[in-house]
This record gives sequence, C-alpha cells and structure tokens, in this order.
Amino acid sequence: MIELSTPTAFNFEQILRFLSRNEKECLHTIKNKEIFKVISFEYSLILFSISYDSHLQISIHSENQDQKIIEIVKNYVSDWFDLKANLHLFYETAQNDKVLALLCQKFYGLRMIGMPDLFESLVWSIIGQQINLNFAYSLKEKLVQNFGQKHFNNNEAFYALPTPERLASLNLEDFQHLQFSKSKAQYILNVSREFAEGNLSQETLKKLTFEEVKEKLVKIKGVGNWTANYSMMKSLKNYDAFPVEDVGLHNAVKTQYGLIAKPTISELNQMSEKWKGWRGYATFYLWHSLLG
DNA sequence: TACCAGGATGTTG
DNA sequence: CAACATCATGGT
Repeated sequence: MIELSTPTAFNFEQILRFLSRNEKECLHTIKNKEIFKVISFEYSLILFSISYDSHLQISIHSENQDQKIIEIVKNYVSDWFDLKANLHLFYETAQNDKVLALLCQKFYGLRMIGMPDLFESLVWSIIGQQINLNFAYSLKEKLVQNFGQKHFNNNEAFYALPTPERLASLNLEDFQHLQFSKSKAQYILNVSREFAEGNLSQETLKKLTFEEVKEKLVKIKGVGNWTANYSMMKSLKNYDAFPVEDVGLHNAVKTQYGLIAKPTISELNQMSEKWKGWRGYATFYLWHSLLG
C-alpha cells in the first residue's frame, strides 16, 4: 500500500461523484469507493486502485512493483487529481463572482479531474464534438473495447485507451462501423498520426507558451478552439484555458446565473473576465454543477 | 417531427 | 468577415 498525502483543500467524495458521472465510462472503474485504473508504460500495463482514508491509498495490482512503477503511478494520481494546484488562489479569484463563490463553497476541495495523457483528452474531446454525452460515451466504449489495451485481473477486464499507433493503423471504415461520422473518424486519425509520427508530444509542448501550444493544436484538422482549450485545461494544467463554445458550460451558466436564455459567446467572454487566471477551473466547477 | 447534443470545417454572400 | 450547410446518430 502506497500513501499519498493530500493538500488542505481536498475532497475525495467530489472526485468520486465526478468520476461516477456516466455508467458507460470504460477507462476507470469504481467499486466500493475504490477507483481502478489501467495505464500503459513502456509497452506494459499497470493496474492500480485508489481509495481514501485521511490519505490517498494506492494499491498496485500488477506484478511489477518496482520503485520506478510506484513513482509513475504516484505522479499519475497527483496529475489526475491535480494535487499540486493552490486552490485557495482560485477561491480568492472566485470572490469576484457571487455565483462562482457559492459553487466553490458547495464543492470545496474539488480539484480539476484531469487527463494526464494529452492523447486521451484530444481523442475524447473529438469524440464529444457536436453529440450528446451519452452517445459520446458509447462511442468511446466501442473504440476502447475494439482497439484498446486489455488487462485481466482475477478474470475481470480493465481497459486502457488504444495507443496512437493502433488508431493510426486503422482506416475510416473501421471507425464508421462503430458509428463514428466520417469527419470524426478523420479527425481522430489526424491526431493519432501526429502522435504516432512523433510530431506532437506532451514533452515538446511543455516548453511552449500558452498561445504557441494552442496554435500548434489548432493546426491539426479537427481540433478547433474548444478542443484545444479542453485539452489544455484537462491535460496541460492551463487553469485559464477557456472552452467558451462548450454547450455544457452554456447550460450550467444559464442555470446557475438564472438567465432566461443561454449566454452568447461574447457574453460568456465578458463575464469570464472575473475568473481571469482560473477560467478553466471556473468552467470545471460549472460543469460539476450539472451533476445536480 | 423538428431540434438539440461538451464543434469543426468548408462554402457563400 | 459573418452566416450557413454539413456531418451521423440518439434522445426528447
């Protein structure tokens, strides 16, 4: 058992709530408040689980439990649950906005549940373009079950996302059989090739500025402003990345602020000035409010 | 039945 | 440069 200490503002129940938001989620499993997840590392798969009892408690269920593997898993969890962010700075900013301040009070300790893997956030956000979330989850499930990496533990299957190389080896028809639209399939192929051919990696993006990263992402056909910002907030810890076109955000703002109609893009850009520096976090809290 | 879903792109006016 | 059509399918 590995222990990982948590920062002051930390709420595991909210993490569970967020991670349980859809039953079709196939890239992690939750049993008895314990979260199971498979990640791939150097061509092998690592299955681990996380529970909480005054500390985060991590168990690795794969055979290899080298110190190196332990570090990989600890870093993954730290990234996934955003343990390093100073939430108090966000809460301070939120005081400029009564509605957001109330959400911060309600969800105190909720950290942005990220996607440590940039490829995953890009694929997932492309899947989610223009379709309802339920359908998006079932598309992801088909993609993962057909082409993903499977890890068995006590006769139970756990899945990891298909590798960029695997997806890049497919053709349009493979996706269309799974009910992907032709354009969605092409977009995912484009991203997969970028990664498989080494033109794009999390490492290289680290050295670039916010605008340079966005520019590089948007250059990929199929990645627009929404997708780029989504990935930047979920995978690259750009807490100010703002997916202003997001329909879920529009709905949340309409409800939370008691508007008659959904806000326009320019209205949202205007009101988000109050969240400056933390617009991604504000978006995440507003999304969380949709869970009811 | 028409319209909307955690958009992006290409074309038109 | 803004407005529109298109994509594919599921839900309401």
